[in-house]
Order: sequence, then C-alpha cells, then structure tokens
Amino acid sequence: MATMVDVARIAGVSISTVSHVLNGTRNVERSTKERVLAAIDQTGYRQDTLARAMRRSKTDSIGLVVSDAGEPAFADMAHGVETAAAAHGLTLLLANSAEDADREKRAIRTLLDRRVDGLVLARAADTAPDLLPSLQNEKAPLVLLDRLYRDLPLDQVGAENRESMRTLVNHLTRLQHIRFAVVAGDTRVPALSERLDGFFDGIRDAHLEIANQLVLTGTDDDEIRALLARDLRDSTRTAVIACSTPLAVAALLAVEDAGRATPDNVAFATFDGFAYPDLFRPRLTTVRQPAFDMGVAAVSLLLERIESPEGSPRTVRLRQTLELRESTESFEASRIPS
Amino acid sequence: MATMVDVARIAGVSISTVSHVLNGTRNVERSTKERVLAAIDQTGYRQDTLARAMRRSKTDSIGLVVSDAGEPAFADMAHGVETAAAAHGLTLLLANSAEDADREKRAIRTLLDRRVDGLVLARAADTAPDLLPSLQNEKAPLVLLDRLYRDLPLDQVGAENRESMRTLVNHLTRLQHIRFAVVAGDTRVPALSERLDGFFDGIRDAHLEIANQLVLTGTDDDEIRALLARDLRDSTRTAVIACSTPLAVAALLAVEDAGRATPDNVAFATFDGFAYPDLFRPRLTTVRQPAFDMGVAAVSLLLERIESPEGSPRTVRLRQTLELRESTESFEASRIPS
DNA sequence: CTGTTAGCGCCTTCAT
DNA sequence: ATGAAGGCGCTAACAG
Repeated sequence: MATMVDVARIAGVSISTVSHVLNGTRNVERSTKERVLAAIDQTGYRQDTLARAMRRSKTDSIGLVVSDAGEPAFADMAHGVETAAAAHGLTLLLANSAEDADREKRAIRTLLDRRVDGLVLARAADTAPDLLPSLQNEKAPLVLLDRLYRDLPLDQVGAENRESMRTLVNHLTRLQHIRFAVVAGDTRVPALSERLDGFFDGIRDAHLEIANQLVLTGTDDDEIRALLARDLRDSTRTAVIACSTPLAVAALLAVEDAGRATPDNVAFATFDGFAYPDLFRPRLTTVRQPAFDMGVAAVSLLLERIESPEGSPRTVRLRQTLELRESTESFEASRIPS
Repeated sequence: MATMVDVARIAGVSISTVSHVLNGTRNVERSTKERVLAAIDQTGYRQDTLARAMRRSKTDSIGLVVSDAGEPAFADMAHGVETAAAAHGLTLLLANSAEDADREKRAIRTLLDRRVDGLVLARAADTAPDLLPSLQNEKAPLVLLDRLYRDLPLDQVGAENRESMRTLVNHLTRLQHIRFAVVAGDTRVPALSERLDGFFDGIRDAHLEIANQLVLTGTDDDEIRALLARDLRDSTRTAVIACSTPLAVAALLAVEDAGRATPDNVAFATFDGFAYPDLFRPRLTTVRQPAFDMGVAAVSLLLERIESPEGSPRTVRLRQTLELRESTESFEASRIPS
C-alpha cells in the first residue's frame, strides 16, 4: 500500500504538501497540486483512515446499535440513519444486539473502540439502563431511538405512543366496541407503558368501564397467549389490540387457539405490524411509526450534540400514523346504528 | 482518557511491561503484573484499538455487507456470521447496502478503510461484478454469501438451489400438477438461474411438456405480476412457484388479481419466504435456506483464507429444506387417484 | 524479568 | 507557497 511518503517522493514535494492538497487545508500552487494529484493517481494511494483518526481523534463516522435488524421498523430506522449520515458526509457503522443485553454491551464497546464520533442506540434491551450512565462519560455522545428512558437526561427520539393509542381506541369505540383486550407486554418498557396509558385515555373518553377491559402485561408471551385465548373463548370480547409486533404474534395465535376469526367476529389492531401489510391476511389495522424519519431525527440530534456537548438534552416525539385495514372493518358495517 | 504511559507511571514500570501484561505476550513477575493491573483498574485505562491496529496492521475484526438486513434470511445470516465471529474472538462490523450498488460500494470501502481483516459479502447487487475484481487486490480476503458468481475464483457459500427446486417440483408433480408457472425473475442472478434449471429438471423427471409451462423472467416485477395474472385468469394452470421473496410478493398479488385463491384452486410455493410463516395466510410451502449456518460457514471460509491466502478458492453449498404447508395441500386431497 | 526505542501513517504548528 | 519535525498510543525488536 502506498503511503503519503511515496506520493510525496514521486511528486517531488514534502508530505506536508501532500496532506494539504488532500484535505484542502491550505493553498498550494496549481502546478504542484497537479503533480501531487498525478502521483496519487499513479500510486493508487488512499488515505489511511486509522492513522488519520488517531491523529485527529475524530473519525467522521457514527455508530448505530439496533436490537433486531430483522424487524421492518428497525430496518427502516437504520435506513433513515444511514441516509442522514451519508448526507452529512458521515459513514455509518452498524452493530446488532439481537435483543441480548450482553451482546448489546459488546456492540456498543466495539463501536466506541472504533472511535465513532457519536452513537445511536435503537431499542436498548431492558438491561441497558444500568449501562447507560457509564456511557455518559464517554466522549462520544449518545442518542436513544425508539425505546426511551424517561429518567435520564439524554437526547432521545421516539413516537407519540400515548396519543396514537388514544386515537386508535377512539376509532374503535366509535365503531361500538366496548369490551377490549389490550396486550401490553412488558410495561417496564416506556413505549409499552405509554401505549397502555393511551388505552386508558381512550376508554375514559368513551366513558367505558375499565373493569370490563382485559389488560395483559408481562414478559411471557406464551402465558399471554394462553390467557388471551381462554378469555376469547369464554367472553364476548370484540376487539384485541397488540402493542408490538411480537405481542401481535402471540395475540394472533391466541385468536386462532380460541377458534375466533378476524375480522369476522373479533376486531384486531396492532402497533408496528408486519412486513408486507397488504399481503398479510387478514390485513391488519396498524399503528405505524415513522421509522425512517425517526432515524433521520436521531442523526440530527446527534450532530447537534457533537457540535455543542453542553446544551440541555432534547426529546423528540414523532407522530405515528393509523393505517386502517380490514381487521377492524367488519364491525363497522354490522354494528353502527344506521 | 488514560494511556499506557499513565498506567506505567502509576505502576512504576515501563510502558513496554504494560503492553506485555495486556497482551500476555511475555512473562512478567506476578507482583509487577498485579501492580500494573491495579493501575489499569485505577485509571480506567482501556486499549486504544486504533493505535493498536495501526501498529499491528490487524484489527481482529471482520466486516459484513448485506443488501437488505430487513429480509429474514439476511437477518439470520447476519446472526450466524456474528455468532461465529464472536466465537473466534472477532468483532463484527456491519454495513447495509440497501440493494443499491453505489451504497454497497461505499459500504465495502468503509469497512476496508476500517481495516477489517476480512469481508463477507451477502447478496451483492447485480452491479457488483465489475467491482469484485478490484477487491481481489485488497489485503483483506473476501467471501461471497448467498449470491454467488460462477466465473470468479472466490470463496463462496450458497445453497443447493437446483437440487431444492427439483425436489419441490417432484413433490408437486407427484400431486398431479402438470401445468406450472415459475416466476424466475432476473436469471442473471446465479441463484435464480440455478432454481430455474432445477425447475426444468423436475419437469423432465415427470416427462411433462416444457411448452406447457409458463416461465416468467425479467427484472420488472410489475410486468411479471401482470403477465402472471393474465395467464391465471385464462389458463387452467394449477401451480405457481416463486423463486424469491420479492417475486412471491408479485406472484401472490397476481393470484389475487386473477381472482384465484390459494390453495383452493391454485397451489403456491416459494423460495426464502416470509417472516412468521405460520402466521402468514395462506401458510406458504417454502424452500428455506439454512441461513444461520451459511453465515457460520462463511466465517469459517474467511478464517481459513486469512490463515492461508494462497489456497485455491472453495465453494460451499448447503442443503435447503422444503417446508410443506397448506398452500400446496388442497390438490393432494382432491386429485390424487385413490 | 524488565526497559529503551524505533516506527505505524498521518496532521499540524512553526519556520522559512 | 512550501518544508521540517513532533507527536497521536501502541507493539516489537533489541538490550540489558
């Protein structure tokens, strides 16, 4: 591999000059510049990013850690982060944590070791909180994406979970649903507890009995599935809301276990949803995050923080969209008073 | 940030000793070692990977470029690569190419600039071939994953596409299907042309007329959808095979366009398939790649190549599995001569 | 068993 | 407008 020394020798200049034409960091005479460029071309020289980074203690790169790149929402976020990063001349380094706390820790370490100038953390596993404070001391600033932590003075970008759920429930109560099951999952996760709050908002808006609603929380999806299936078999419940994709999987299986069918005799709605929503049967009414834009927003926040490390932390919330599909449609036709 | 000099000073030793305890690269007396360790602990010192890499010209890391981390198969491959890498003490750097040639190029560049010790390329976009030769000259060895290139002397790991398709077609002809539509897509992609070859194998095995089969090739999914829909409306075709997930999307939409239904009056099978195959309706018969294992295999190949750069290139093919589901079931019941 | 020292390739101040 | 030279933090001879 050719180095600056080679280029300098061939061009008949000092390495200092080579460096300056490379970085446009001071004027160099047209003719010398051309000689240098020619030498670069001839040798196929390329800057050594590592040496450069070491000297500048800056890498012009940022890192992104996602818990499950396989989920469509995360893929979109990653895409947004990538696009925004590229637009700012930053390269993006990625690492998966596979929803595993240990792996996540390693991934973060790897990226930090590589001296990324900043870090975006999407959906830190639940165990992350203990590790976040330690990251505060790193020189690389941090922004949290999607899964936020209320109590930490951090830059964060998330969605308006509570509002969205409320809108969804309002829509369903308007369709005359009065007995809901809400699959809320692990309410230690802020996004999920916010969604649950929004559910209660919606129930109150319609002056419905909270006692008539089935609220399923916890971390054991199999148990949730069993409980929901049992309820659906026995009760006259008419609507199921799942608060995330994995919870939707459990809930859909429960619907099937119970011998119920969507949308014929139970309405179904989910947050986040599945890939190919128009192919998935039944087509599911879905509250979708503006994942791409969230990624873009995260990069903005990160860049601003890199600029001014001392400003006070900001939380950005983006609006979600309610995508109505057939899984919540049948009751509308059959029940609305005409 | 503390450096080795700080540690050395505090421990009252030379930086050389610090380096050696850190890397276990020569014997150091128990007591000194402990002093060093204590100093490291006290200062919170951590090695500077960049400086280290620069000095050793080795990073103990490998890179992975995938075209679409969102597709389940790629997510699994990535997971396999990650696991295998970790098992060998390597850290993994990821980059998405979003199925875009330019982006892919940049991603590769980024990783190479970061001095990964080797590179795994999964599903290079079609335009990659022109760029592959140039990568041959890089010091970092390369292994291709999933989307292979026949003519290049490269390490590759893929699936036994031709065999798998043949098995699938054999299964379907045994169920009395005689008129197929095969959605082959862009046959410049080796995996797809291999699958098409396997299709013809299967047709020949059953002594069926090739002329009676509808073979849809090309890069325009909308056109494929339209052609297939038209055919399904007019013909008595009974089975559709899609050769990849995107092609399956087009094909499923065509089935719907034509007013046909799976599996009631048309059997359907696909390669690769969708996430949550047991939730997706209809449940699709799917030929699935051992994606995780492919990732693992790729790392093995890469490590061997790093060891001995001069050995002759190897291609590893893994066997796929045929997952039978209801989308190919109805005809079995109704048509098999009893 | 431990220390000294020469770079790895680059950027950047200080001279000229 | 250009050069010379000092380090960034580390590893690996080479010496003792």
